[in-house]
Amino acid sequence: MNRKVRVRFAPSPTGPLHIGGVRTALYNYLFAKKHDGDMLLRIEDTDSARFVRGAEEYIVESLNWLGITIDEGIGANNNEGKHAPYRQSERKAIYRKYVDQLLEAGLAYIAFDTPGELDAKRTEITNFQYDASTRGLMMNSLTLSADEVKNRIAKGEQYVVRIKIEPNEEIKVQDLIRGEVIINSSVIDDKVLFKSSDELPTYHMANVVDDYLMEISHVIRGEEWLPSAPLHVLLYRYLGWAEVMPQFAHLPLLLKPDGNGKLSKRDGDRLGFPVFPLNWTDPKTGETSSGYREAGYFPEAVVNFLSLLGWNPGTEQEIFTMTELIELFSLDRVSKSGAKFDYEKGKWFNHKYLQSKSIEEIAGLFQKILIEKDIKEDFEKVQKVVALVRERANFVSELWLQSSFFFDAPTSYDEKTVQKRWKQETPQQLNELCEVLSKIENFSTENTEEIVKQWIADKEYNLGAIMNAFRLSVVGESKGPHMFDITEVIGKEETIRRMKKAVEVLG
RNA sequence: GGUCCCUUCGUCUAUCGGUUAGGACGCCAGGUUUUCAUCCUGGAAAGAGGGGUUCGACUCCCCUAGGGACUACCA
Repeated sequence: MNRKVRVRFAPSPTGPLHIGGVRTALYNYLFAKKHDGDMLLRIEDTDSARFVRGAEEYIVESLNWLGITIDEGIGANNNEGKHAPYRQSERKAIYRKYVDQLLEAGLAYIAFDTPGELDAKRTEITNFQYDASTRGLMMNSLTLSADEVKNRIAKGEQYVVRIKIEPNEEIKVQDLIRGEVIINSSVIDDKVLFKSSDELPTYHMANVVDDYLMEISHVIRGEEWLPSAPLHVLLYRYLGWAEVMPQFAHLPLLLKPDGNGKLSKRDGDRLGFPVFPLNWTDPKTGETSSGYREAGYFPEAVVNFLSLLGWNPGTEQEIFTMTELIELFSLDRVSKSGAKFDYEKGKWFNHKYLQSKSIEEIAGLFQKILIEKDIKEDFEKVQKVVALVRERANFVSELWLQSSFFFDAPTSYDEKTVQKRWKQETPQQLNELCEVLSKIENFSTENTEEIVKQWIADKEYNLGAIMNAFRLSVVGESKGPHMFDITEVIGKEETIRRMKKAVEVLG
């Protein structure tokens, strides 16, 4: 069967999109584009209690920032599509029909047991599971008379619909990444498919119905879904859709960098790096969690980094554009084991992208930071500075640390450097150097360097001694690019001014 | 506890029975440099353990161990 490739990213709007979710979205996107297919975004908001305001907008904005474009559904250009609506809460009526279909076929049943009663059962019986072995003991349409069931519903009693799973059957799930996974149906419980309290299905039901109706060809999702995949297979079968069941691919999990376990929302703050694409402020607590965008990452770097966490093309190439990723991506090169999140490597990716972009682009970004610091310099100078210091930075935001002395004269001098480089004869030598510099007409890097070096040679001064003191007087410490590149940028007047100041302060 | 998934340097990974087990991040050393950084070169660093199968296993099978996920009227 040659089906059009259609995949979906189906997050639940319960908070900010987590970086693991971003990777799932990315892999879905790469797979879809690789096969000229469609990428849908569906919002799974069937849990009214956990709904978080603004989460949906956050998801759309995140994907947008990363360049993961949506062809159909929420966040798509027309925000519509032939399978609308794409918010599950708006699809209530649709699910009811299929729930009834299962009920009529005897493949599901109505259960009245309250959460409290179920809890009691769970403490009473160890390893209690609502299934073929226990459903006869519970309050449901299998144990109650038809009249009684009708009566209870008529009285407004709350109920759920549960799938009726036949025990002792080997359920096979074909997974594109893991191969065949077999689970005995006896270990699956009679999962709740629908709750009368809000007239909404649970994830399992809504997911299967929507994937069917939206003609999804491949379900690419996190490994946490693997245990419930057999249930979904059964659901496709019960609904009569086994023939068009999508193919499954369960992605390895993103793990904590230290210790063990799945990377979680809290790890970000604990370890000091973002686990979210964008900053997020919790609407209830007002707490803000940092995002990659605000931390100064380029979206291309995040995409590149994430793409390699659980997948690789089999070559030694590490830097990829989105187009290259689409070209190379394939599910059978996705690894099976979880990947620990290595923040250091993430920084390296950003460093690479910082070096590969145009000076103009970086300077534009840096100038915004300068303006925030109330430093107004012409673009020409900002570009020169960026060209000189960007290779030492991982982020645009680090540029300031590497270049502040281009804009502000030192107000203090690094003590260790002073001890090491400021000698008895230094003031005199710097004064002489000021004289030399003041006579230079063309203050370019090359010309200044040539003249100064000649002067040092003529006077038989020690090159290192002069240069280090020179640097200390102009920069304030022992760091920075080539000395004459600095002087060219800040200019003759400023250079001399700083030297005189240093002689005055350090004596 | 039960079910399922996973297991190559510290980390991400290559290897699809025969390799000096390769690359990258990080780390260390050396070099470049008037400084710091960058950069360049080099180095240390891995097949969880035990059984099989095979002329030959990192690679295939089994067991053990370890890790992870799931086990809600959450997704």
